[in-house]
Amino acid sequence: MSDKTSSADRIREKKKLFLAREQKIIDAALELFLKESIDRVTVSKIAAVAGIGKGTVYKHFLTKNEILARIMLDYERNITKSLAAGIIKAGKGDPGAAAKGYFEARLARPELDRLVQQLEGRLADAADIAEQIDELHRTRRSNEESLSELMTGLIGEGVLEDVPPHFHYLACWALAQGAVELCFNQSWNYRTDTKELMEFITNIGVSMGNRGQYHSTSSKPPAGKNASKNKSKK
Amino acid sequence: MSDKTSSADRIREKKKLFLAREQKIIDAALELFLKESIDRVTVSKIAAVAGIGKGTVYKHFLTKNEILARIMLDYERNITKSLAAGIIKAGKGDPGAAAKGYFEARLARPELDRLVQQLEGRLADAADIAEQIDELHRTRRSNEESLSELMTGLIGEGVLEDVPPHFHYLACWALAQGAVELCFNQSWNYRTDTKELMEFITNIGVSMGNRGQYHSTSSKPPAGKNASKNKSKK
Amino acid sequence: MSDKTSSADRIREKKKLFLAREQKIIDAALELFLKESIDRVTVSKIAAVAGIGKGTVYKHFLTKNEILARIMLDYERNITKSLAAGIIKAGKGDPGAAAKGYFEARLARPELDRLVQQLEGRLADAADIAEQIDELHRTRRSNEESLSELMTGLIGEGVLEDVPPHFHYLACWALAQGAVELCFNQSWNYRTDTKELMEFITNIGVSMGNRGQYHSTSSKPPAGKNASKNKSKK
Amino acid sequence: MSDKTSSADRIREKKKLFLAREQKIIDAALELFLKESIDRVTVSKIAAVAGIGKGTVYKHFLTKNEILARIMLDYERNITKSLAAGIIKAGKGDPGAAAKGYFEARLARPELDRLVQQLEGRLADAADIAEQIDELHRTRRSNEESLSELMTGLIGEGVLEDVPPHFHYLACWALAQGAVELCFNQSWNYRTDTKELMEFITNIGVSMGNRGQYHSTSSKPPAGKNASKNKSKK
DNA sequence: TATGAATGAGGCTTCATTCAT
DNA sequence: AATGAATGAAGCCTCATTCAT
Repeated sequence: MSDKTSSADRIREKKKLFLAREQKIIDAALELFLKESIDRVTVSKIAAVAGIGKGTVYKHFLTKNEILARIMLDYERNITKSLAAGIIKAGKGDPGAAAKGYFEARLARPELDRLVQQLEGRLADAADIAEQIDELHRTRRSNEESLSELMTGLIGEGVLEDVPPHFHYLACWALAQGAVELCFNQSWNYRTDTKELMEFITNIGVSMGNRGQYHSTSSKPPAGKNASKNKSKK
Repeated sequence: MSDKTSSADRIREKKKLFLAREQKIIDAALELFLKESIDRVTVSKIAAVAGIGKGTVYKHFLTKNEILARIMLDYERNITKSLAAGIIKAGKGDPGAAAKGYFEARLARPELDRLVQQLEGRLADAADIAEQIDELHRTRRSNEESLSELMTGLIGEGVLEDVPPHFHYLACWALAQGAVELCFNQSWNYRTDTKELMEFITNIGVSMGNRGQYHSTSSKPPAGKNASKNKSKK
Repeated sequence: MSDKTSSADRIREKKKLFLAREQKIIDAALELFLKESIDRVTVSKIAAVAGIGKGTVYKHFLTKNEILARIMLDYERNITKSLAAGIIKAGKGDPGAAAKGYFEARLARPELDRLVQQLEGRLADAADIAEQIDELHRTRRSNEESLSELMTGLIGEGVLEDVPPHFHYLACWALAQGAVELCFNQSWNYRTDTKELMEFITNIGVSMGNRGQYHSTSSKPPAGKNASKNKSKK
Repeated sequence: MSDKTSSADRIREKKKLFLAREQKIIDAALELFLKESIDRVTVSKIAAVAGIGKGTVYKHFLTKNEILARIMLDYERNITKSLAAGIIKAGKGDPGAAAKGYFEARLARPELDRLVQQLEGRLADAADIAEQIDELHRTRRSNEESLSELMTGLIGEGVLEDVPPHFHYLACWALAQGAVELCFNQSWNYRTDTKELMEFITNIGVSMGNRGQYHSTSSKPPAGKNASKNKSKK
């Protein structure tokens, strides 16, 4: 019996090691992607950084593109999680929570977000990984229904403007997308107040499409915020 | 004398032809870039579409990257023009004109805008064309001063929130950036109401950062809107 | 004692299992070779089809080429057996029996024969398995003496033309070789009468080099045929 | 005018050089193929032997396989020519001329014939060059009609056995195929009388399928031979 | 001056073989 | 003894750039 157990243990151990190495590849790829231009990252370099042989990479990924696809999917799933949490929160009376959660997730590691943006642009029509790209889209679209519902509710409550519900979250997506790009664009990023700028933009994202609301700069608006807003209107 | 004249004419003629061919190269490159994946566009193809020899391309551009840089610069200069017109208009009492002009210019040919975005991402650290990239940044920054002034003015008038002036135009830039991406992202573009969506976003862009203003969907805001704006200004 | 017995039994058992597995590898390799292009058959695939680990394959064969060599040798030994039977028959008064047996053996599974032909072409100068290739040649040559004798006899009887005896069996070998290729060559195999064609060719093989004999199409020559043969011999 | 002429001349010159280089590649490939095992011939080596850069090869051939296909097609066209000549001759009263011409063409450079055989085996299902392979088959089949006609005629005259006409030329093809293999097979080619053997086989090829004819070793059968043949028919 | 053939560095991928468990 | 993850040599192919005509 101990034999059997140890054998099963060994197998489990091996699998764990295998997965660990997979993660090592991903990490190495990420490290390289974030350090240098995407198309200067080669499989050889990834393997070297991961500390393994080039051939080993292909035990984990069928093609180079699959590594990239994996990075994208991992990232998107993570975003989805944050968004889901935000949607739940929004359902509990904090209408901006969805957008806020979404923005914060995407701006948490903007360099990673941007990388994924760029990867998506390049891999849009890669024949291999067509399936993974599809999953990416499915992952995104799976959020749409709940977002639509949420937006519809907020429109009904008069919080949001009465436009097709997807206008709201797509505008939000767009702003997040651009905000990330803003962080790294050489034309602008000589500034040092990026953090505040991102908060400003997040707030725009949170309140964009709202009916007759004040915009606010503070990232954590006090409960009394709406009241004070209304007051300031007078 | 007639000889001299015709010689000068010939030279002028030649220059014209030379420039025309240069444009042909740019056009060919653009045509290809918009048709297929960026990294499947080769110098050979560009020359073929332009109807000239590959070697000739190198009489006009030192490297392939210079062609791309040129496309970017041409585009940015065009944007700058629209923005300048908007700024002037804004100075004449239409505070949203700058943002509006900017958005409309970038969304006029979103596919081209996106192409330039992608090129910029790829060429960010190309050793050759460092100079051109620098010029791109200079072109953009040259707008900053006037934008800053404009924003400062609008902040002073209470139209815009009192945050560092560049927050306003950078947020605007970001939204435009994302809006363009939105047009082409396979996750969302199965929809058919892109035009309306872009108008919605443009309006957000126009009014984002405004103090206590209503957002509006209509691209041509009704009189009532402006009235309310004016009120809040008081 | 029972211990010893069972131990010996166990060893014998193991050996049997070992040999069975070896055959499994061969079978798997054959299956794959006959299914797809030779150079798309990898050791991994062979192991997978054989239902064992890749490493195990190397407990049975030192190199991949050894597997192929084994296939060739097994096949050649089988041919040799049929030929030997034919030679014996020929010695008992049926002069065509040797050729007939040979052709029938090779055309029994032409796809296998062709595979071996192709393998031989590829492995002709493989450094490893030089020994096995040599054995293949030895196996073939071991038939030569008896064939030579047989042919010499038939020449003496006036059945065959008076040329060096090996001319006869080598011509036979050549025709068989080509007949097999004929079965699979895409230029010709759109036809449906392969079986009849092979019989025709077999008959040519059987009677080729005969002195003044009729050729016949029927695979089982009528009694009358032999009569006429005997007559012409006179 | 002289300008135009010289320009056209230069272009023609260039084309000639280009084609010459193409032939150089083919020759280099052939040289290598005949020297070492097929799959040890790499594009790099071919380029090196041809004295050009690796990239240049790809200006002439889209893929490595295209080089091989070209070798095959060139060869097959050559065979076809010889066969055509033989068929014409056969029409003029020399019934064996077609087979004879065919055999002689294929056995003229048996090493090349064998190479083509092997290439064909390997490239049978190469996705690229599917077109070329098809042409190969078409080239072969284009001979079939005239061969069929010829055979039908000879059958009518009672020269050949009354079997489907294609039996005759396919048997011939098979024998040639095998004869070539015979020349190089390490099991047999330790002999020194290859030339005589090939003549013997050629004669078999020429007379195979004949009705009641003597086979003969001499390539130019004496007049008396036919007389004896006729006798044996009785 | 325009051309396009030539170049070769460098990318991705495959697979026979090894070896630690 | 059986396994299969790891390895890296080696192959094919692309394409920006050069340069002789």
